[in-house]
Amino acid sequence: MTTTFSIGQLAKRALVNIETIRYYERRGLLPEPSRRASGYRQYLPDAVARLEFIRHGKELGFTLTEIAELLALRVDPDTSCADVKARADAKITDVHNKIRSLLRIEKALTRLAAQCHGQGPTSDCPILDALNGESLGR
Amino acid sequence: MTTTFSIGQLAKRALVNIETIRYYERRGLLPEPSRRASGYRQYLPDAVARLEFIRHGKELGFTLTEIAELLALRVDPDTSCADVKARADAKITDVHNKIRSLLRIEKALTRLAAQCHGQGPTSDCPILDALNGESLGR
DNA sequence: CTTGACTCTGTACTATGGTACAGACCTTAT
DNA sequence: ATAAGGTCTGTACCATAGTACAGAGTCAAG
Repeated sequence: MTTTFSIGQLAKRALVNIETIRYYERRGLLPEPSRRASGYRQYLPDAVARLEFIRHGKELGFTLTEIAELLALRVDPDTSCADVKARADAKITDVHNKIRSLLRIEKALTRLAAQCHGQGPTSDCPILDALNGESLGR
Repeated sequence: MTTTFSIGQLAKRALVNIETIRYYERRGLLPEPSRRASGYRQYLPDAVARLEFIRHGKELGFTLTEIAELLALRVDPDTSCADVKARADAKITDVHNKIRSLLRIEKALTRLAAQCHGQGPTSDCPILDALNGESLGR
């Protein structure tokens, strides 16, 4: 006989909220589990692995939608490893652009903060002046 | 006599959506303008500057809530430039942490993508293996 | 004076990733 | 048998930054 879990037990094992599990099911990230006569969800141990897959994907910056796609790829016999790699590469570009944008912001903010002596009234504040002014972050 | 703008004219000048202007007003980022007898909003030229302030703040990574706070600081005679600087410094820390987190993600993704030859079925894919596996992004 | 463009309010909807109920039903331990 | 705790569905709500639209009223040009 195979061990099965209630949703609460699965939540504990996978360190996920119960509501999150049902949410993932609605989003199609978790397959609909079998049910007991009472209607209670009954999970097999592999559900834990599935939730970990999702968590790992999130740690890598994939959205839930993208994770769902990766899960679908994994199952589809017509897709190859190249499809997965293409998605990873796209995500790398994505992350890269976000980093560049944040670096630009960091630079502009640091420059402004350095100009501010941190004294006097707000009317003399170079940071507020800059927000009022023309060009930022160039 | 002072020049006044309709909401549509303001939107054009500030390169902002009309709906966005009304949204900012609801959020308290724009003061409620005077109205014509018909109820039409009537803006003074400084509204353009205010919208630019908001745009610059967004470019620096501030949320609308934070921008509202900066605007409030600017007006409050009891606050000093130091208050503004503190907010800028907090935002710098904030942006810094986001960058570090994204760099970690980028590194992990790049490592995975490098391991993937991009050929064969998904069952052999090292990226999917990693998503199934234990530790990521360490 | 009519027509088209503009504006008004209020509400609903978008995406993202969940969280928080209510009210009913089920399970488990004592 | 009963009480406590778990689970069910469905819906509403959180933050974020808007966008979309209906139905009514207004403005300006010809």
